[in-house]
Amino acid sequence: MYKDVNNGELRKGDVGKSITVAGWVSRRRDHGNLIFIDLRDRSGLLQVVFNPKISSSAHKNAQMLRGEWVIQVSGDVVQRIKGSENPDLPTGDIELSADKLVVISRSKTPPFEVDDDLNIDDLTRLKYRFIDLRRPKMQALLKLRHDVTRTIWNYLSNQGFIQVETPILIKSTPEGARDYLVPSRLHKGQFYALPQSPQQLKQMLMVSGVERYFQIAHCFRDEDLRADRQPEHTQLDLEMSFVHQEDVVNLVEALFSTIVKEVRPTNSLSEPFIRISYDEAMERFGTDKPDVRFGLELNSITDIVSNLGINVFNKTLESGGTIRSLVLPGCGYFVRKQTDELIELAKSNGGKGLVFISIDNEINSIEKLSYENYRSPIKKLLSVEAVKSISNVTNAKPGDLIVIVADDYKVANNVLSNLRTEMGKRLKLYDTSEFSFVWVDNFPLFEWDDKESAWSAMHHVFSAPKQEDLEYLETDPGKVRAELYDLVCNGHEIGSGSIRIHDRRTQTRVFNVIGYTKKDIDERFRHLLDAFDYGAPPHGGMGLGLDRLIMILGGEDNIREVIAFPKTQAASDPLFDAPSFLGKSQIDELGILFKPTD
RNA sequence: GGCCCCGUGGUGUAGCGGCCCAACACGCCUCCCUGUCAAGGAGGAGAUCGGCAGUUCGAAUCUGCUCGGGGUCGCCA
Repeated sequence: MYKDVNNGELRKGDVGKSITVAGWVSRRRDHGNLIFIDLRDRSGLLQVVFNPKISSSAHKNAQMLRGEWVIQVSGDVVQRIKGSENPDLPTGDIELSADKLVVISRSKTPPFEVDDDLNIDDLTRLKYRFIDLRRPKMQALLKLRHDVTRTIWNYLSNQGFIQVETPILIKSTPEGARDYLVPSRLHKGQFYALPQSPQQLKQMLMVSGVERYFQIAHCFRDEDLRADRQPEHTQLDLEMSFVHQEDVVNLVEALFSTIVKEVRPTNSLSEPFIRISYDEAMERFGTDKPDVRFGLELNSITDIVSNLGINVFNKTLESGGTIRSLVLPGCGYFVRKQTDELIELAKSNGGKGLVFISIDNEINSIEKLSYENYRSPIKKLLSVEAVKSISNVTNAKPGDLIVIVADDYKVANNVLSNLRTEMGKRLKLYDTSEFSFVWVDNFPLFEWDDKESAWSAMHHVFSAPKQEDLEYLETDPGKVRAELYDLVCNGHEIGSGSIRIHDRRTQTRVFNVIGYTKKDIDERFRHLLDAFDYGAPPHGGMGLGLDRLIMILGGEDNIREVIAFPKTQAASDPLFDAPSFLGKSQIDELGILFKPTD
């Protein structure tokens, strides 16, 4: 070993020891005859002092040291001179009095300093990711990620799960996201696909009798990126045989509680996890991934406003829409500019607009409301009684702003839930150190796709319909609920799972609803259906987004922060410069011909 | 594919029609300095303002296109 102790681990008790350490020069403070170096390794910083009285050659060599040089230093651990201790450093009571210095490797001046809280452009960070990752914060996130996966391995192993690796080169299936494709050399004109998830493979493993499977699996999707979406992400994939929904949910809940307690013992965790149905989530929060750390619940006020003779509302109702509202506490003072901003937000989420009622705080209760106490663009049409009843249903108080959306249920929910999330953040309505997990279940199996004019699977095609809804499969698909459950944390969907179909007949019926022909089914899913014919156990499981989980646990708001080598928004890698053009021979070998681009 | 924001020495920012062949901080280089820890002091180098085209007597500044980065809708679980 080049070092016999880690820098950050040295303490007062080590005084008197003669040691050798190694690491990167973090800072140098050259006082002429006395040179201080902050030596960094993964464990932390250690101050090294070069004193010509201790070693004139070491001191002489230390004069040329620069940032990020890799060095090896030997010397004695000594107590710092009284008054010069550094309480900000764990090693601040001691220092290394150097008597030997070896320069292992020099460094160019780095493009940016290795320091947290430095606001560097993402592109530069990614180009020099190997330096970026030296920052203590990034090291801590790498460690956090390791701790989470280790906890998963330990916990699931103890629960009888075994880890099985599944192939990365598999078959393309057209449903779901766009596949990343790999051309085959041996089968010209044919392609492999990278897995969007090991879904079908793990179901096969259940048929194989593995009973309890898990994998930290890489998943690939060739779709546009977002702050919480990378083309390549990691999921904790797990599957269990002979289980019902409760069994999977309970196991995953226990696992996630363990993870949080293990890696974030001081943060607050609400237990047991809240469980609500899809319908309730939509009704109360307008989304299937509610952040329940704060209130601001939505209300339908259709009944109250339906007979006020207000044109926008009536039109919406005639076309089957609904009137929903959200109360922003203490925002009754909002001026035109602020409400306009809310309208912009609504429009960017597909809404046509918003109606506001601002209640002033001249009164101490809604009961005392009179015509002077509220403002609204539709004030002429709103009687005191109407505002009172709206306030009562929505629980609005004096000083509040009532936001109303008239649209179809889906759009109204989308608009208000995004408004809710945004305002929850702005009004600081929640504790950022809290982890609030929610189970959402009772999802519909299908949703109607307007563009395709067809039913499509809400989650994926393998989720089992609820036993009691099987009879509606052909007659009223929209009514069929699935054995489907999502895990949500702080408003992020971090996992989703289901009890799967395990027989050919039901699976075929579901395929038929989505409009797959016999030929489609045969080409895409024969392997799975064939497997079901040879004794398939009932099974179910989940896929859980590891990157998102670690992002939340790490208090980050971008998934790139918790991935060692992430891609840019255009799915490129500035460090390796991928993707890249290929040489002619490589392409010829694959039998690929390029269309000229226009 | 749509919308929004950003691009100025190595890094982060200022400048937003002439005062700018561009300012500040950090970093970098040279010298001084024995208790600093964002060390200090003195001096110095370094950007034709992402690229192209245009408007103008004059462009970092205005316009168009383009490239790159970020956010978001669509898309995606």
